[in-house]
Amino acid sequence: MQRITEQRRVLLEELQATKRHPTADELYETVRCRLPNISLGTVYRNLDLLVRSGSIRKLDKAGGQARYDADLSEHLHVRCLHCGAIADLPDDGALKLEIPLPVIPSYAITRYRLEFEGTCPGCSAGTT
Amino acid sequence: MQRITEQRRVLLEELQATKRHPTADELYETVRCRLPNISLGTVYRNLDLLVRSGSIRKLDKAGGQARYDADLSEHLHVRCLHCGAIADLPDDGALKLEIPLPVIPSYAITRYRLEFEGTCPGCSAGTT
DNA sequence: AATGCTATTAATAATGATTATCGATACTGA
DNA sequence: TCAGTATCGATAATCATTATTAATAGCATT
Repeated sequence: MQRITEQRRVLLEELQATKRHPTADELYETVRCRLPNISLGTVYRNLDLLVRSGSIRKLDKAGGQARYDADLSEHLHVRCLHCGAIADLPDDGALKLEIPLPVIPSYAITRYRLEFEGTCPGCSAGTT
Repeated sequence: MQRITEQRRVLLEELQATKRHPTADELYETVRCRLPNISLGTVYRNLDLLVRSGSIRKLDKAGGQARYDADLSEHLHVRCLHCGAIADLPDDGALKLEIPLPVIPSYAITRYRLEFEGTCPGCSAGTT
């Protein structure tokens, strides 16, 4: 039985309250304002539970920290190659991508991962 | 000045000789047949050099081991969600995906990552 | 052939994000 | 109330990868 603990609820609230896509330890810092005694392990454990119950999405990345998103609507992301920040792509018509799943004999292809990469406004300002 | 050491040459040869997409430690095991004294650090270091010189491609994945590919032609991959193995998608016409890079004011989007996921023949056989 | 210079090596320690462990605590339902 | 279990905070362990380091090897110049 999955209880709705204070930690879990606050974590979800804080993630839902932001349009950024925070990492586990960014969330840890945020949540500590409301729950000063929460531990980082608890953050990771609850994020994982929330991902598995389908309440949030995990945007992971090799060699870096995973980021989390409470926006469950279909949308794509851009990741900044310099600072790692993730932004939502506006879903304004133009980007209605229809990617057909390839069919290969005896290989069950079930889904795909698509993510854009580039340089965010903040980082290109710094590079001037 | 970048030397062509025995280790670097053998590593590249072995990677070019396979159609699988081995991890660093799989390559380590393979290369050890020819160079028994090579160390895993050397494998990682040289793979990184080869990636940066554009001789091979790195197919990384959050929470797992990266895999490497010496096939530089444009092609897509499927990753098995169970065993982590990567296969090439046959580039037979049907899958000529044209993914336009989205345009967002002040965000320089330069490329995308696209990878398919599913269950490979070996793993779906085991699941029967 | 000897010298100096730098790239590379093998071995090993360190890193960093995440996960596991564990004893204590807090719910929950009979 | 009490047993059973989910969760907690604290901390140790994991695992892939990267950094460090002392030793070696290869090239260029004498």
